[in-house]
Amino acid sequence: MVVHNLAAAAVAWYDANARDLPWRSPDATPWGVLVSEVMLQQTPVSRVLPAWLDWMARWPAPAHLAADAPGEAIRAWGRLGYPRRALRLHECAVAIVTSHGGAVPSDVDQLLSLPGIGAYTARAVAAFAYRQRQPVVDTNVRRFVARAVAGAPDAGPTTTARDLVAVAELLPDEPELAARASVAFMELGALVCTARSPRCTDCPVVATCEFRRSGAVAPAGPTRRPQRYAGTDRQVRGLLLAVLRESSGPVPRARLDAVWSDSTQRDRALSGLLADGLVCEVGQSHLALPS
DNA sequence: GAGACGTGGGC
DNA sequence: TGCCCAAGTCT
Repeated sequence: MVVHNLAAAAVAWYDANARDLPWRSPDATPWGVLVSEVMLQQTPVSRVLPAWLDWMARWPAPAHLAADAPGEAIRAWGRLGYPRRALRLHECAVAIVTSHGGAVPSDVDQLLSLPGIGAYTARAVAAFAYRQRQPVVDTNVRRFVARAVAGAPDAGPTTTARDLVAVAELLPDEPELAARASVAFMELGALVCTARSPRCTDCPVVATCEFRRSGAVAPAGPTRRPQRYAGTDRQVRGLLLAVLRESSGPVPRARLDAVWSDSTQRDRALSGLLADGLVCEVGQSHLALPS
């Protein structure tokens, strides 16, 4: 069956071409895998690498992070982006300690109940840390499967239940081999079957690729609406949080006022940060990261 | 289900 | 130079 060959070819290619990333090491713990997966949500490997090494050296197990202040997690997050992930990782550590005896759960449903862990990350942890047979569906896998199997130029905009079923059908029965196939599909999507300029000449499944067979060669157009940033609340939130991150203690409001002149937008951004728990009020006149 | 949510690098 | 993007999650 073509399906079987796809996984086998991907695994063989992976064994010869995969990047050597520390969270893929046999020494990596489930906690290390979980941290890497959260950091990698919408953030490139090159920027995650140093942050992950620092994070794991400081908080090698969930209990270490849970015992520290959430603000420290936000500070250590640095400029990875989407700092709510740092807060959720801290909440995750607390939940793991209080509800799971300090060990990252291996059950997908239990993983799904943790803050910041969704359909992708839960299955990624189950597959990569616990070597389970689970459909691990991220944007790379959806794109690879859309092209190689469905013959489409690109995947749809969001993950659906159908994607999970489709990917599950591609996985070998044996769990360890299935886990290897899962990471191989991701790596193939990240390095070869890329969004804009797929390197089909380097692809191990080019011979059976439906997109190729259909004669389509041109890379697909953008699948996402362009995301503006300059001038948005997101930029203002980022500027405000950067000030707090780089300060060791509470900061006077006046210093935050200086980063953005439009007070209406600045107040809205700050209110959002407070509502999200990323920032806390200290007295009437100071702000700080949560303690 | 559309939209919010950061950031820096590549073309 | 800007625009597009990179292993998603939550509301």
